[in-house]
Amino acid sequence: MSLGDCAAPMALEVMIAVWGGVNTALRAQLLAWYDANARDLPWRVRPAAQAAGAKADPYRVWLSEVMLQQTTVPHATPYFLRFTARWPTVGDLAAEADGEVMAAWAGLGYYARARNLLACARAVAGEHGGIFPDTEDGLRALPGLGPYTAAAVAAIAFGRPANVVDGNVERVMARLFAVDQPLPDAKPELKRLAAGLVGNERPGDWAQALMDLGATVCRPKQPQCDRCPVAAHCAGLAGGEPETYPRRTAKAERPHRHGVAYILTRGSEVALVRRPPKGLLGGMLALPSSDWRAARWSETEAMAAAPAMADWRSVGEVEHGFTHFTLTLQLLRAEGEADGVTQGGVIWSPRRDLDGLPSVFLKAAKAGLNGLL
DNA sequence: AAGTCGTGGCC
DNA sequence: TGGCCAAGACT
Repeated sequence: MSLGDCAAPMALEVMIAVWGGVNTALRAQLLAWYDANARDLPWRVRPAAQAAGAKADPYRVWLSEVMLQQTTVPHATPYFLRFTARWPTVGDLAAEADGEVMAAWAGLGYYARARNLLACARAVAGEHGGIFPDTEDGLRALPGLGPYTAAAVAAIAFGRPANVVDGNVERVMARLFAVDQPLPDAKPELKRLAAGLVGNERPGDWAQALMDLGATVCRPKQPQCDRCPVAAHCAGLAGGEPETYPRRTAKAERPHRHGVAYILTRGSEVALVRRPPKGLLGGMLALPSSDWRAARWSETEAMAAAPAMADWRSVGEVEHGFTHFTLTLQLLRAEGEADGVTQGGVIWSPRRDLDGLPSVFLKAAKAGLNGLL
C-alpha cells in the first residue's frame, strides 16, 4: 500500500499517525518472526543468546559481512570458519603476511576484498588500538566498508539504528511497495523506503530479520508468500505477481576473451607467478599467462608469449565465466629447464599444493596436468 | 557514474 | 546448458 491509497481526505497528522501505526505493526511482526525463525549462522548471536547477555563480536560481524558481499552463505561459511580458527582476533589477522591471507581467500572471489580486509585489520589494530569504531561514519571510513557493510556492522555489532540495505532488502522493499522502477535506477527509492521502516528497537535484529526474510521467504524465485509475516502489508502480493519484483533493466551481453596459460613443470613442481597488486585477480598467485584479448592465439603467438624456452605442447583449453566476460584459456604444458625461464619472479610450487590459486587457474592447472596432480 | 571485479549453484 | 544472480566496494 502507499499513502496515495488513502482515498478519504485526512489531516496530515492523522495520516502520519496511521502510517506510523502500520510500520509499528510491521516491525513487530517481522521481529517476532525472526525470534522464531532466525537462521543459525556461525557469526550470529541468536536472539535468545542476546537475551542471556551474549554480544556480537565486531571482528566476527565485520569479517562475515565482508565475506558475504556478493557471496552466498554456503560459499562463505567454510571460509569464515577457517579464518576465525586461524586468526581469532583482528590483531592476529593484522599481523599475518599478505600472501597467507590472499591464499586463504583463494576461491572466494572479488580479491580486492581480501586486500581491503588486511588494510582494514591493520588500520583497526594500528590506529584504533584493536577496537573497531562503533559508529556508522567511523566504520565507513575503513577500507572495504561501503554504505551497506558500515551500516550492517553498526547495527549488528553496536546496536545502532542504521538503514541496512543489501540486495535482499531491495527485493523486499520492491515487493512490499510494488516499485515498478527497474534496478539499478530504483536503488535510491528502495533505500528511502527501507529507511522509513527502521525503528529504534533491536536494530541489529531488524537488519538481520529483513535479510533472513529475503533469503528464506521473500526469495528471488518462488517467494513463499504463504509463510510471510508481513504479507498483509505487501502491495506486490496484492497485485498478484510478487515474484516479478524487483524489475531490472536488461544487461549488456558478456564479451568473450582468449588467453594462453602456461603450465611449466619441474619434477613435482609447477611455476607460478604473483599477479600485480591491482586489477583482475590482483595480488593472487597465478599460472603465467598471456594477455586476454578478443582473438584466439595462434601457435606462433602463444610460443612468443611463453615464459620460458621449452618444448610446449598443447594440452587443451578451459572456459571460465567472470562477471563481465567469458574466458577461453588455451593450455600449453612443458617440462622446464631451470635456466629456460625468461620471465622473472617465478614461484615454484608443489603440484599438490595449488589451493592458493584463484578458481580459474586451479581449473586450468587441473585440466592441463591431466590428472598428474 | 558507469565499469570493473569471482565464483558456484540454480533451473 | 547458459544466463541469472548472491549480505557491494572502488574508481
